Amino acid sequence: MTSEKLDRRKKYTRMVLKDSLLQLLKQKSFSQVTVKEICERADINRSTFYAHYRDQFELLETIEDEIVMDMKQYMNTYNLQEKEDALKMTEKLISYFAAKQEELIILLNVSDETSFERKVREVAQASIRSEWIISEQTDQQLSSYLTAFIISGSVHVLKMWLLGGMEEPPHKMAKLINNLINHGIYGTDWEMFP
Amino acid sequence: MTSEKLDRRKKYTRMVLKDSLLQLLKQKSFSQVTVKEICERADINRSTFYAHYRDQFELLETIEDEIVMDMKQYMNTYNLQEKEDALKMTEKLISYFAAKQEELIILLNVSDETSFERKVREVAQASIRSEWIISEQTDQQLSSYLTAFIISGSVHVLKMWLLGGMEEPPHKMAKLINNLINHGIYGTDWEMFP
DNA sequence: AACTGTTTGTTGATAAACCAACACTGTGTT
DNA sequence: AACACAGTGTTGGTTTATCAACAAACAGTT
Repeated sequence: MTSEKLDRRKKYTRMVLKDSLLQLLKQKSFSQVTVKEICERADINRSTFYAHYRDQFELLETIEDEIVMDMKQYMNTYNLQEKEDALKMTEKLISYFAAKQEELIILLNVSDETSFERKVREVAQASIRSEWIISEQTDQQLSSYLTAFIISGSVHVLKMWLLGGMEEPPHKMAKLINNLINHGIYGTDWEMFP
Repeated sequence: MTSEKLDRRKKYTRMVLKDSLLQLLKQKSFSQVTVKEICERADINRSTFYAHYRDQFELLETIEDEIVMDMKQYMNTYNLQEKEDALKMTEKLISYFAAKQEELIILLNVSDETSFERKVREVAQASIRSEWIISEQTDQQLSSYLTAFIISGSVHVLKMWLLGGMEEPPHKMAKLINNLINHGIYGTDWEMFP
């Protein structure tokens, strides 16, 4: 049996365990899901579960890894076959996500945001909404994406900075974030950040 | 393991083989369906098929038997639990059929009607339609059922008579069929048929 | 602390499915 | 008639899943 050809039974077992976990995650958070439940829903013996996975964390990780590997392979294949610019590539990738919507929604909802992080995000969002004057002609949904982009980007950059020990001084970080917000990558004068 | 508790793998194998056969029967006649195809669609090894069934005929027969057994059990259970008259029982049975519509349509379509039989039916149907004056108030669909009932009944009775060696003389058969059409079972004077 | 119920993780014997291979049959083509 | 191809039915060794059972851990209740 070649390494590419997985035994049908294994293939089936893994598929139904994965699907069952995803279905359960629609109804409850990951921390509430038990191995017993997954197996009942999959109609698979518990000892079989343990033959494949150490625990439900490993099953989840496997599912996530599949997505990541799909993405990698997808991007690699795409790069090699067609010489398109970055915009088209982004479109294709988004289409791929769209195709995987049901699964991704579930997976992206698993890792719970810290309640503090959510608060930060909410405060920032309220502040932006109250202070920015948005053109009446700007599409509502688009402005929602815009603010989400800015806030998520900022929060994440701040998180990295905090977790990295705050090596850069605050004013430097402020400059960086502000420029990215206003001008994006190409509009930022990187000479400002030697 | 009690006789009631079927091994999960067996249960699964039989289910997917059954489903696969039914799906294939949606697309082609039974005579065109191969064991190889059923197994490919079910993603089950061919030797496994043969471990369960002698051939595709036995698989089909098994599916039909399940329906029949369901019907029997259904009717038995119903009879024991509630003392309703025949009309309500018929209603319940029809509801059961309705619930099994997808499967029954496929199964009832399997045994191909002979082309001759179809011709007979079509000729009779045309004749009835052209000669009978149906009240304008009669529901269209109901009159279709009526003619189908009469024709199917007649054709089947004739078939039995022919296959049985035509023991009864033609005029006797004509009388029987005619009376059944016009008066049904209770309206027929059975003294006419000693 | 003791108790109860549920879930976990593991075990070994058994059952079922898989896999590749083989010889044979039937069909269509040359 | 010979050939090629697809499908059939079978085989034996291997792999995987099942099953019931067990001891331990965990969570909630008293």
